[in-house]
Amino acid sequence: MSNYTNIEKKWQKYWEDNGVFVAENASSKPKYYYLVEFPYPSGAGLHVGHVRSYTALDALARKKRMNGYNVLFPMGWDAFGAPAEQYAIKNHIHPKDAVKKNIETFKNQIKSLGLSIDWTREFSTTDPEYYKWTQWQFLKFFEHGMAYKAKKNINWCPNCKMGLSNEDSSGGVCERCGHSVEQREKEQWMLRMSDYAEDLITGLDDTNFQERIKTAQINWIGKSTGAEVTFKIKEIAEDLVVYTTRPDTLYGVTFMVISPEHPLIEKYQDKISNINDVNAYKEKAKNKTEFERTQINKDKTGVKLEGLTGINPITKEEIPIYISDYVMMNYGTGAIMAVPAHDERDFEFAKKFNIPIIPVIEQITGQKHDNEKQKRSIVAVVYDEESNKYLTINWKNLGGRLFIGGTIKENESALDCAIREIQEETGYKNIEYVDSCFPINHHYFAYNKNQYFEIESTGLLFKLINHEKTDQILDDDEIDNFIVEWKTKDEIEKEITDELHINTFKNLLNPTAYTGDGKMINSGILNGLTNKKDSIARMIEYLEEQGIGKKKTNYKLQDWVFSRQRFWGEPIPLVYCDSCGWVAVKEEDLPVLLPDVTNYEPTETGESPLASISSWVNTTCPHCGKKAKRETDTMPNWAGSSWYFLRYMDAHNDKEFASQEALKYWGKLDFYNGGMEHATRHLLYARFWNQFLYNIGLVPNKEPIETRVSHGMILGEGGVKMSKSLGNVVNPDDMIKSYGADALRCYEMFIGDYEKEVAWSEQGLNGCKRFIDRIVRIGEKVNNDRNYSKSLETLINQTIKKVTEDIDAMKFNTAVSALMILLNEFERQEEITKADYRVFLLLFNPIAPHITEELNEKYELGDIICKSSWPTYDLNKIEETEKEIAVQVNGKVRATISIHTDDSEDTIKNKALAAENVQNHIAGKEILKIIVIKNKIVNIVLK
RNA sequence: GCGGGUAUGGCGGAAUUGGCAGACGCGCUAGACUUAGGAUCUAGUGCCGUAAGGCUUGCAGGUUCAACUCCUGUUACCCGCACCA
Repeated sequence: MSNYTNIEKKWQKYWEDNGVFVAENASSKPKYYYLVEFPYPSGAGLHVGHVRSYTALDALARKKRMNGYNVLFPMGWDAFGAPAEQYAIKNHIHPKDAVKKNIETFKNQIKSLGLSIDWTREFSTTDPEYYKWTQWQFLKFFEHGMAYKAKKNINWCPNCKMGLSNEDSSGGVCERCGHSVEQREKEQWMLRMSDYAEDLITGLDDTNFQERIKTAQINWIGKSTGAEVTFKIKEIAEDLVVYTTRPDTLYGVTFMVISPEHPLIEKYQDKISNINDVNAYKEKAKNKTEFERTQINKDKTGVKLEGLTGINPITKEEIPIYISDYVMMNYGTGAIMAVPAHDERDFEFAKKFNIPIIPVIEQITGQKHDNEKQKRSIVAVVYDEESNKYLTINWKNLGGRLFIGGTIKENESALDCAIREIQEETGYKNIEYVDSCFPINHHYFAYNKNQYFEIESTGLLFKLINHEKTDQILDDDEIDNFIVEWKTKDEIEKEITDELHINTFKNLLNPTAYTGDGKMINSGILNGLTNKKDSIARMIEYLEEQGIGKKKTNYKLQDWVFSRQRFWGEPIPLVYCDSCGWVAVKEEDLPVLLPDVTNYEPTETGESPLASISSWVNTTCPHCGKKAKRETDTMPNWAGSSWYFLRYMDAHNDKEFASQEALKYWGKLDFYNGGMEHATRHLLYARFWNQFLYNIGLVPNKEPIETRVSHGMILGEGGVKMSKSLGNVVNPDDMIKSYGADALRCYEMFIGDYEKEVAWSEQGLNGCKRFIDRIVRIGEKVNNDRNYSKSLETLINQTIKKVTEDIDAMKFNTAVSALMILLNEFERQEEITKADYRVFLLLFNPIAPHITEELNEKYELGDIICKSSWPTYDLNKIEETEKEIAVQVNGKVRATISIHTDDSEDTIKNKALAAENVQNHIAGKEILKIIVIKNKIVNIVLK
C-alpha cells in the first residue's frame, strides 16, 4: 500500500465534511460550469481512460475556483440501456440492483481519485425522480407534434432483438453486439429531428467546438443543394419526381433509376410486363443487409421496368426506367435521373446495361485566349498488342512527343479523319477502331500559324493489326521534322506533357464519367456556359419557369427512431385508446414507473418484455376513461443523456426539471469533455433536444454547450488497445494502491498531448511517483523566510506564468514539466523559503490535490490551499537581464555569448565577432552582413 | 471516393511571431552509498566520427541571413462519412 493512502483519505474526508466543492446557485462570484460526460456504470469498473478526462476537468475546476469562480463540477450516472439489461439477464438479478451495485463501485473509485465534485447534485438517469422529467419532456415533443408513430423499415438487430437508429447501426452492424443489421418493418416512435437539420448546422456558429467535431456533425447532417425535377411517364398519369444536385446535366439524362422499395412499382404492377423479374429483384434487395447493399465497388445490378417509359422533361426524349439497389428510398425521392457521362455510378450502370452515354460537359484544357480560331480535331492513339507499345510522334524541339493529331475536314467524320491522319503521318494502314472518349475543349497557340485556336478534340483508340505500311504523305513543314516511335505506357506518361494529349490518353485507357467542370455542349439553353454554378442556376431558373422542377435542399439526417423494444429504459408515457388514439399520460401521473417483474428478456416477436405484463399494460384512457393500453416501447438510452446537464443546475427540484432561475443562472454549459465517439450522436441529440426546449420557451439558450473538447484514448503498453482479451487492462484501483492517487493523476496529465491517444507506461507512472517523493523530501530544506529566494525569483515567476497558461490551454504535460524544472532548481539550492515551497504547492495543487494540502499544512506555509487564491506573477521579474544567446556563422551555431539585455547592437556584434570559435570560422573570409535579433540570436553571413 | 488529422532520438513527448531542434520524463551507461536494491544521489546519453567536424524533425523541391514552423508537390498511417443522386 502506498504511503500516501492515509493522507489521501484524510483530505478527501476534509473536503466532503466541509462541503468545500458544493456549488452555490446564487453567488456574487462569476459562474463556471465544467462537465465531463457521465459514465455508464458497467460491471468492469473505472478505466484509466476515465481517470484522464476526470483529472483534467478536475484540475481546471480546482484552478478556476482558486481564480475566484463559483464552479459547478457535478457527476452522475447514465444507467439505462442494453448493457445493464444484458448483465442483469446473465446474472439473474434485477437491472435496478445491478445498476445500484455498479454505481457504488464507480463512485468509490471516482472518490479515491480526489475529484472536486459536488456530490450533492448526483443522480442517475434511472432514478424515477429523474426519468419523470425525461418522460415529461418527451410529452412536450408529443404535444408539439414532434413525436409521431410510423411504420418504418428500421434497422433491426436480430441478436439483440431490438430496433436501432441509423446512428446506432452505422456500418451496417449493431453498435452493441456487432451483429449485422437487417431491415424490418415496425411501428416506431419517431422524433422529427430532420426538421432541425438546418438549425443544427447554423447553431454550430454559436459554439466553440473543436473544428473536427463541427465537421463531423456537418458531415453527418449531410446538407446538399440541388433541384427536384418532375419526369412524366408515358404510360401513366403519375409523374416521377427525382432529386439531383446536378440539374445542369439534364440534357445528358439517358435513363432513370428508382429504388426497389419505390411505391410506384406496386401501384402500377399491372403496367409492368416483367413484374415477376422486378419482384424477384425486390426480394433479393430486401434480404441484403444495409451493409451489403452499401458496399461500394460491387457490381451494379438492376432490372428494367418494361412497360413504363420516362420522358426527359427538357429534351422530350423517351428514356428507360430501371430499378436498382444503388438508389436508396430514404434519401431524396427514392428516384434518380441518370447521367452516365457525368456520374460514375450511372456510368457503370450504363456500361453494364448498354445504355447510351451523352456527354454534355467538355473538359477544358489549355488557356483560353482572345481571337481564337475554332476547329474540330482528333487525337488518335494506336496500340500494338504484340510489343505492348503505343504509336507516338517525336516532334523534337517543335513540340515534344505527341500522339497523332489532326484537323477534321468538312464533311469528314472524326473516325475517317483519324484513319486518314494515321496513314498520312505514319503510313500504318491496317488498324482497327476500338473506342473513343469524350471530346475535350482545348485552347492553344500554334506557332507555325501564329494563331490561337480553340478546338473540340475527340480522342480515338485503335489497335494495330499488322505493320504493313503505305508511304507517308507529309506537308512540306513536316518533312524531316519528326520521328515516328513506339513507346510504352510508362515512357508516355513521363514524356508526353501536352495537356490535351495526355488527358486523351488517360481517358481512352480508363474510361470514366467526367465529373469536373467544363464547357456545356449538347445542352440547348446551357450551351457555351463554362461554369457549373452558372449552369445549375440557369437550369433551376428554367425549370421553375416551366413548372417542371424547383430548387431543393436535402439532408442525410433522418428523424430519430425513439422506440426500443426493451425493458430497461424510460417507459414512453403514452396510452392507446380505441376511441381517442394516442393520448399522453397526465402530468400528475408521471413518472410512469417500470414495473417490478421477474422476466425482462426480449421477446421473440420483437415486442418489449413490458407487453407481457398485462396488469401494467391495461389501463384507462386519461382522456375518455375507457379501457386503454400503455405503450410498451421504452426510450433509447440517448434520451436521458440529452438533457442531464440541465438537471445538475437544480438536481433535486420536484416541481420542474429545473427552475428557470437555476437555468438562467448557470446558462450554457461552459466546458464539456467527452469521447470523440459521441461527436455526432450524443452531441447532436443533446443539441436537438435543447433547441426544441428553447423553441418552446423552457430553456434560455438555443445552444446548450459553449466549448467541447475530447480526450485521446489511453492504449495499453506497446500501443495496442486495452482489452480484456489481451489482458492488458490497467485497473486504476491497483495503480492508486501502489503509487497513490496524486501520482496517478500527475502521470495521466504528464503522459502527452491531452487530445491524442497515448500508450500506457507503468514506468512512466513510477517516474511521477518519484517526482512526488522528491517534492516531499525537499520540505526538509524549508527555512522560515516568507519571501521568494532571490536566486529563484525569476524562475518562480516564469513558472507561475507557464503553469497558469498551460493549465488554461489544457497543456497539462508542459505544466507538469515546468514544475519539474522548478523542483530541479530547488534541489540545487542549500535551502528554500516557505514562499518558494508554498507557491510550488499552489501551482501543483490542481493536479495533485492531496499531497500539496498535506505539505502546506505540515510546514505551516499558509491557508488551506483549496480556499486560497491562485498565485500571480510579476512580468518585470520574468525577463532576465543576463542572457546566453547563440552566434551562427552562415546559419550554423558556432558559439554562445552572454549578453546584457541593455547591450547595444554594436556591443553584441563585437561580442559575437570576438568569440573564439567564431574567429576560427570567419578567418580569411569576407563578411557580407551580420544579423542581430535582440536577445535571440546573431547570424554572421559570409560571402 | 469525400472530409478531418498525424509524422521529431531507443520510448512518451517539448519548441511563443520563422531565431541554439530534442525541454521534461522514461529507458540506458558509468560511478557513489549500501548486507541488499525494482531505494536514493552524481555524471553521461540524437546519429556518424578518436577528434576537428559532418548529418538530423516521413520524402522531394521552394522562399529566407535563418524553416519542425511558411509555400508547392509527394508518401505512409490514423479517425469520421460513404452507391446520399
